[in-house]
Amino acid sequence: MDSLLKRINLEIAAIGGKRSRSRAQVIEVFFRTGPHATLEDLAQAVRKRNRTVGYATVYRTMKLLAKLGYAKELDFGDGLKRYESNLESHHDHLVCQECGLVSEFQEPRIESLQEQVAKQHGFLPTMHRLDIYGLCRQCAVAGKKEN
Amino acid sequence: MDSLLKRINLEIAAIGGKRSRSRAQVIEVFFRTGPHATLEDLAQAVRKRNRTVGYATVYRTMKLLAKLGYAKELDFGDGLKRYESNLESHHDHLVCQECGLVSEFQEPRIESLQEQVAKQHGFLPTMHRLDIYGLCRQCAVAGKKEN
DNA sequence: CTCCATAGTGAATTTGAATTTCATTATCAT
DNA sequence: ATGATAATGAAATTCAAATTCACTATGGAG
Ligand SMILES: [Mn+2]
Ligand SMILES: [Mn+2]
Ligand SMILES: [Zn+2]
Ligand SMILES: [Zn+2]
Repeated sequence: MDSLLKRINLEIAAIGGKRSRSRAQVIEVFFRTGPHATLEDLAQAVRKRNRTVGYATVYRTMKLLAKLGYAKELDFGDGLKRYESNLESHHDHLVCQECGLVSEFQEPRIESLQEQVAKQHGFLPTMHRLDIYGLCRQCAVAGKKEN
Repeated sequence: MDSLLKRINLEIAAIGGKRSRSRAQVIEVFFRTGPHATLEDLAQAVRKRNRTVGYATVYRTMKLLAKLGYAKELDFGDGLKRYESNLESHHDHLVCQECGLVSEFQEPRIESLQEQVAKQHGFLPTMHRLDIYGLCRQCAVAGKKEN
C-alpha cells in the first residue's frame, strides 16, 4: 500500500505533477474501500478522515487514477459513477435491480468468444463491459414468496 | 409501419392514454431513423418535419416506447442516451472509440454462457449489456499508418 | 536555503442532458 | 356538446460531474 502510493507518486512526477496530502488521502481511501464505490461514497470516506478535502479533489484524483490505469470507471446505469481498483484481474458484473448488490464473475470462454467476434469484424478491441442485470439469489427468493 | 402505430396506440389506450399528433410523429421518426440515435438526433429529425414539437415530447415519447417494450435505451458511456428499436432480435455492440461507429453482433454461445454464469450464482437475469470498445476496421488501419 | 514558476486545492459556480412543472390545448367517453 | 383528464411545449429544475478562480503548496534552479 505504501509502496503502491510511492509508485503512483513517481508516475505523477513523471508527467509533471506534484504530490499533495489531500490526493494521497483520496488514493489511500480508494484502495481501502470496497469495490464499486460511488464518488459520493469515496468523498464521504475521505472527508470522514479529513474534513478539509473538497469534492473536486476526490473527483480529480479518481479521474487521475483512471488515467494512470489504477482505477476503472463503472456505470451501472443509475446515474452514479463508480470506481474499482484495476489491480485485481478482469471480471464482469451481476447487478441486482432490487437491492443493488453487485457481484463479480470471470468466464474465460466468454472473453475468448469476444475476441473471436471482434476479429471477425476486423475490430481491434481495447476493453469491454458485460453487465448482467436481474435479481440476486436473495431478491429472487423474496420475489417468489410474494406470489 | 401504419399497423405498428395502430398497435402502439391500442396499447396506449389500454393503459388510459390518448393519441396525439406530436407523439405519432416522434414514433414514426424513431422507427424510420437508423439505430443508436441520440435523443438529440431524434428531436432534430422530428422538428425538421414539425417545428412545433417540443423536446419534452420527444423525451417523453421515447421513455414511453421503452416502457411498452418497443424501444431500448442504450448508453455507450458518452453521456448521451441512445435508442434503438426493440423489434429486431437481440444483439450486442462493437463501439469504435475513434469515429463512433457502432456495429452489431450476435453470438449465441456468449448468450448461453451468460445464462450458465447467472445460474451458477443463483442470479435471475432479466437483461444484459455487452459492449466491446476499440477501433473499427477503418480506424485500426488508419492508426497503423500513422506509426 | 531562498526564489518562484507552476501544480494542486477547495468553495463556489457552471455545465448539460434529462426531467419536471404548469398553464394551455386536445382527446374522447358519455 | 360537455366535461374529465391526458398531452403538450416553453420554461424551470434537477443532479452528478466538471470547471473556475483566488489562493496555497510543492519542488527544481541557483
Ligand atoms: Mn467489480
Ligand atoms: Mn444495436
Ligand atoms: Zn438483490
Ligand atoms: Zn472507427
